[in-house]
Amino acid sequence: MRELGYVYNMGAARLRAERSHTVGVIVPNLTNPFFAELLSGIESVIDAAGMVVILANSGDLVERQDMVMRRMREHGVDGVIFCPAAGTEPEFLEHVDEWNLPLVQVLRHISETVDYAGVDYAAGMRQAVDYLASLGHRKIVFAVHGPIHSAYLERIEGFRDAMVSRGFDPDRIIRVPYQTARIPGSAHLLFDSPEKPTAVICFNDVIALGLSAGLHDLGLKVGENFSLVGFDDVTEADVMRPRLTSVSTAPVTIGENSARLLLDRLADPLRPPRRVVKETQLHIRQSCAKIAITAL
Amino acid sequence: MRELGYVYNMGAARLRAERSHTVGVIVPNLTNPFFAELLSGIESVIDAAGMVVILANSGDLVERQDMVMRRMREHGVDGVIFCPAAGTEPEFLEHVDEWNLPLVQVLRHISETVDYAGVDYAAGMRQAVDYLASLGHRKIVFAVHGPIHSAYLERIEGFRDAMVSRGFDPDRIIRVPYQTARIPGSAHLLFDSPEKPTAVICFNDVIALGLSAGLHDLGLKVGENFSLVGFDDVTEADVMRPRLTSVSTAPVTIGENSARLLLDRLADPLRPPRRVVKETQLHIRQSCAKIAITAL
DNA sequence: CTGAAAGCGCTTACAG
DNA sequence: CTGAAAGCGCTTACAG
Repeated sequence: MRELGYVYNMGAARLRAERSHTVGVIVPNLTNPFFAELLSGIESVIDAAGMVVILANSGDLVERQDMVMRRMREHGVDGVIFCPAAGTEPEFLEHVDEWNLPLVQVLRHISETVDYAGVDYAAGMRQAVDYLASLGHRKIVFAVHGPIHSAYLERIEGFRDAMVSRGFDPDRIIRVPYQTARIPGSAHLLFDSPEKPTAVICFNDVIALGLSAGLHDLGLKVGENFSLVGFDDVTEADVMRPRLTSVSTAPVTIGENSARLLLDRLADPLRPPRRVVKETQLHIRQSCAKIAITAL
Repeated sequence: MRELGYVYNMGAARLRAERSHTVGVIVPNLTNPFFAELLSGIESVIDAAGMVVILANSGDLVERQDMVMRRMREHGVDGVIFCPAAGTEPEFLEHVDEWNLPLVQVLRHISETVDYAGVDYAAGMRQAVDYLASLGHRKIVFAVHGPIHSAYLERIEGFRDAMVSRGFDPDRIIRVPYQTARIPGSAHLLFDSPEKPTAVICFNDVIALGLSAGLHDLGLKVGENFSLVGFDDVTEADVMRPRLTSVSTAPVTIGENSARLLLDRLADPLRPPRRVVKETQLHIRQSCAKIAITAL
């Protein structure tokens, strides 16, 4: 019978059984390879569970996120994995609660009482600062960009804490352009203050790639007379020269974690909320150099 | 009423009206940033049409593709945009035809009689060869990798045609590893033949990034004593040093094209099949050098 | 334990 | 032109 061209009608099944075997995934960005990897992890786990992912892009805009969320509900998704758009109010989650829609937050969080899969960004920053300190650096700047959300604030906080606890100046934070192509041209911002830094930690590897190029253009030699640490440890880190030392955040794994969290939630809607926060790992390659004692 | 928490039940509507407002998208890979951009273009057009995308990853495996296709049908998608997994038989499309499932091919094609949105890969290769020839190069190798499909063969064919028509040796084709991290270590393959090449054209920018690093490791200076052309023109091309000269393939636009093709097909199932083949564009940056006449 | 009937929430064709 | 009824393809609770 199945051989004769019969296809199960999931829509009819859904109507009756109130389950659609469908999971909504909302990301703020699809162009960034980081989210592509995240999505890859989510898709593989959801697929293995016999379900299907409905994808949407919020563009990091709360209004679009509202629209997209409504559409997901119209399609009767069993649950949603979402990376909250910057500026999402905590009240948003109360609505979701009223709707009785299982939800997990991924990468960013706006509530402690809703499942969350993410990364220990603060600890990751500490690893970067500690490593540079071990090489003798103390004038370290943090280069950031983009919208402000929990993952942003955790990184800032981690950087500041680590700097303060070592007695270094925690206020050396610069904002570089969000547009990738304009990052190299902003490298001069590193040297705008009177006390010249010897190292930079980057908010992500996109910035690291850009500043690495920008520093090269300024005649500096990364890994020799200037040090640079990336964040995310993307595939390219191993393929650039000098090889990029970077703090890995394993987006595929985070995606998998978030999908498993949702699956568990669907199996037991009453279980207490959980937070799965992955530890980062520092991948030391070639972009940092020791500072001679005399240079201090 | 809608204010009072009512949500339209798309599943019930679908059951009755035989339309799900749902489009299936099947890609062979999600980790590759190229497909992420493609997806971004598809999602934006489908979303603007009030529909939703159901995403699946075939892993470039025909068996998985079959499974995924069945699941899409179970979910009653109105149509499918798919990048055929390497090795997909043309008969596959006959099945789809029996199922009465509107379909468009993207990036790769296995049939002339089914809508297709892609890139003129052969012409892109010709642009690369012509440009290098204009700089005096004649010993040019083509570095490829990955599974074999229409987009692969068109690039090979374009390279060979362009080389032959100029009287250059068209057989200088090397296969480098598919795994990004192993590409730099394979740069020596460029010099395994007795007649040393002066330039390399890469199948995609992933290879270009890798070989650029590998050539650097071998002590060569890209853009000075060796020339390199990429393919795809990813964002990183502008952010590496030397800046990468690359043939752009605009994945977001191709995604948009494929989505529009499907929308048109849904509006008129009987319209004749169309092929939307985008022209490439050579972005000249810094990775190629002139060859002195004496060097010939 | 098996099988026929009711009903999920829409849309559409049909009667009034 | 309006409104009540039938029916899409399943699942589930219920009768036999």
